[in-house]
Amino acid sequence: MQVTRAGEYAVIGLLYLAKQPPQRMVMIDEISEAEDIPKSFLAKIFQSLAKTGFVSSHRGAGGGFSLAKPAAQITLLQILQCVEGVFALQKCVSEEPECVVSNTRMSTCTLCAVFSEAQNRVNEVFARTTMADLLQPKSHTALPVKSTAAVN
Amino acid sequence: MQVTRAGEYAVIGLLYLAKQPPQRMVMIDEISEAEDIPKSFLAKIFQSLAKTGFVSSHRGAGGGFSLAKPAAQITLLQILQCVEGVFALQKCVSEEPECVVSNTRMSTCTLCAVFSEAQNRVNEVFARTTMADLLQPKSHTALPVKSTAAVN
DNA sequence: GGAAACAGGACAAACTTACTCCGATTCAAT
DNA sequence: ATTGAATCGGAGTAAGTTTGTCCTGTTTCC
Repeated sequence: MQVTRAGEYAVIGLLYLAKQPPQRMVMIDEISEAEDIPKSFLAKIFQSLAKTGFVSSHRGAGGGFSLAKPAAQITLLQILQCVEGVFALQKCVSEEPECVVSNTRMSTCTLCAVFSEAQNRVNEVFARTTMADLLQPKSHTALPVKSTAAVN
Repeated sequence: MQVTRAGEYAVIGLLYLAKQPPQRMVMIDEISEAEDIPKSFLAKIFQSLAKTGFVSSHRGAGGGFSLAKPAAQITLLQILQCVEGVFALQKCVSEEPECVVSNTRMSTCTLCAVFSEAQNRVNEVFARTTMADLLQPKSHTALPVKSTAAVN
């Protein structure tokens, strides 16, 4: 899969929570309006986030959501995996039983190795980026790894 | 976007051509049967490949396709960009005018930087992998990180 | 009890993927 | 010049995914 709206909204929503005073309850309505995200869709996304334990939810009057763990302990990769499912560049990388390339075309499976490596690179970037990192306005997460020049 | 069937088929089709004696004309039908790829779909994909100049096509009896440049000069990135379009992990990375994250939500655009970095990592892997590399049965492209293979 | 808020499932529109189909075009052989 | 082989290229389509909406709960606070 790729990064879809759902994943993007999840990150934005969590960042909004992270910016609040600790333990403050925030309603879906508030996030939805502040960040201009469709309310019902965001609600659905937050259900997943709550189930996985990134946020805690409270019903009833005065209820809402709050971060369930420190922003520095939530990575981009975790969020995307939670919201989007297995998150693979290509089916081959994730689905074992019915991979077209590897099963019916063993000869070309060097291709799978390349996809797999590319996938690892992406995961690496997303795994080392936390919500806390994203809150820093100007910092670049690009520094910690000696970045080879951008290819384009 | 992600790597779709079309991109996969394009690579497999080009690899098939690369394995033939130089300058031999190969019909879509042959590739389609040998690699078990739907004929009409493959034909469409090869139209793109021909237009971009990876293969040369010849109509009429005795026609078909052949590689238009050495396998070592065709990278995975070029093929995927040719067949799948701009190939971005996320819309934000490719579409300037209507990026939701960056335009309407400037505050969270650190997120764009992360997507962009992840995108660069993927491109890096795909740009240094050529058709010639994929023809090697057991070699791993994972090792020679520093040696940037002939980019163009 | 009643209002406020999330929970969760059904549903739908829009978009993308993964194709197929068919007529047009081109070329070689007869 | 005709025929048959082969690509060209645009239209169409079925299935799946994304991006939502809606409605009926259920929980909680006052």
